[in-house]
Amino acid sequence: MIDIQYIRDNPDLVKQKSEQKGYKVDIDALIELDSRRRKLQSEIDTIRESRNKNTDDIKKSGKPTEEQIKRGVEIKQLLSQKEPEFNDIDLKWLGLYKQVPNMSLDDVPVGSSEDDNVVAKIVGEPTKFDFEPKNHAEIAEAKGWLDKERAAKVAGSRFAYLMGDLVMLDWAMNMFVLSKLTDRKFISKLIKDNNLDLDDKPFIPVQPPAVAKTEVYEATGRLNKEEQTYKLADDDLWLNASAEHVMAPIYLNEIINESQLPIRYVGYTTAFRREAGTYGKDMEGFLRMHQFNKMEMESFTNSETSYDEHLLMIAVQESIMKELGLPYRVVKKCTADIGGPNASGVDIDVWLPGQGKYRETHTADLITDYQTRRMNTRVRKQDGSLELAHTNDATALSQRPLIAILENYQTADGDVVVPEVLIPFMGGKEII
RNA sequence: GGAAGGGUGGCCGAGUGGUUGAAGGUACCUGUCUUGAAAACAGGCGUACCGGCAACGGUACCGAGGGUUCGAAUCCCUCCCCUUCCGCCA
Repeated sequence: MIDIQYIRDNPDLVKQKSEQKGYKVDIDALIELDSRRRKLQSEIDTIRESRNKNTDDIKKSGKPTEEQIKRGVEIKQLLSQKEPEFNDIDLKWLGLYKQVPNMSLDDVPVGSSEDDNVVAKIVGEPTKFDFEPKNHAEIAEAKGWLDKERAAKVAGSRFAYLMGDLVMLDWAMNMFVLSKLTDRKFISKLIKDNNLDLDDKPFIPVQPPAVAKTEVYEATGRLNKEEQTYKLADDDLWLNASAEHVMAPIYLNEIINESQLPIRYVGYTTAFRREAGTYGKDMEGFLRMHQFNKMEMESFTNSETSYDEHLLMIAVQESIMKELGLPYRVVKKCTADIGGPNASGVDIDVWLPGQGKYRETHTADLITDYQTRRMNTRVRKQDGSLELAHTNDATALSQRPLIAILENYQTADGDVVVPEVLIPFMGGKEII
């Protein structure tokens, strides 16, 4: 949620920014409800004040008089009228309030679909082959690394058995990325190279719960019941669609001392996505699955450093792509594409020779205080004051770079050359 | 799944119907002392909402929701969570 006071003070701007994101929220109705709600609240407060006065009088005299009891009963009746009225308005108010998306930063391109995203830079050249490159599905199936037919028998479409050296390679990549993120020197260098004003604390690896309760999941602003999130039918639990969704709420209802910031985690979970509305899209291989493993950076900062933290995460992503030797581009997502909780969103797209185009492998989300306002995660500043913590999340590694390696490192014989940085994590194997 | 105990301020912890928004400790902030720090001493210190330029005032909040009562942290009901033991189990 964004600050209600901000909505009161800037209704037109909030309308405009919401529309730019493709959100239809009735801001006028929200403001109308808001003022009715406040009026009722102060009425109720006044009635309660009189109740407390009455109680106070009784306290002083010791024994209540008939008169005082009568007044108490009257007050109670009055409250029993006003309170349900307030609760009703409050519920409607909150319903609308929750729909207001985060405000995009001014440097986020305004656009109405992902076609309006802006390519910020391109690094590396699309890989050239002196043979016709295959796509990752062809390579993996020929090697016996990918079996979707049997997975379909067991779990349905968009599931897969990944096997053999592909699994080894996946784990090697995870270990490679973890070894980077937990290395203070690596973080320190990125901060210096990018002129960021940040602490060089490394990321702490986390294996979080893969599920979250409804209330908690909703607070992340990421619960998408219709299209994305799986529900566990017998429990009040949802399967995470990203470790972000179970990492961001970690400090629910807590106050973090500013001296502990930044807190940087890299959470690893299996992510689950319904992918409703994508029927027939990306059906080949394992580009778009109901289930995949992902490492996600999640950090908690104060408000001053959250933007730099966003840039750090992008720098981490780029650095990993570079070391893996993958051609990629950096895309500034437009207002329509960054998502409700985001103030800014940047994608890394990798070049896939098998498709002859760039495909998204990483996202970096600057959330500011949108999630923490609802999660009530605050920071005790050095001067003793409180502010809402800021969060950033970003992909450290999904299974899509694996696809990129198969396609960019394939040989004419159908083998795959192991990228140099991964060889130590592959038991020395140079080709698979 | 069975049994027992418990959820109070940043943290620990008193408190079983009315001067308890909450003792005490600790942490934190300020001051005295000190070359500096520590220690000691003194003072300060919850959050949210509403009103006010402000000083300040009002209301709410003792896991959540409901109830009893003139009045609830305290009594009753429902739910959630945690701890311990037993059972089952990677």
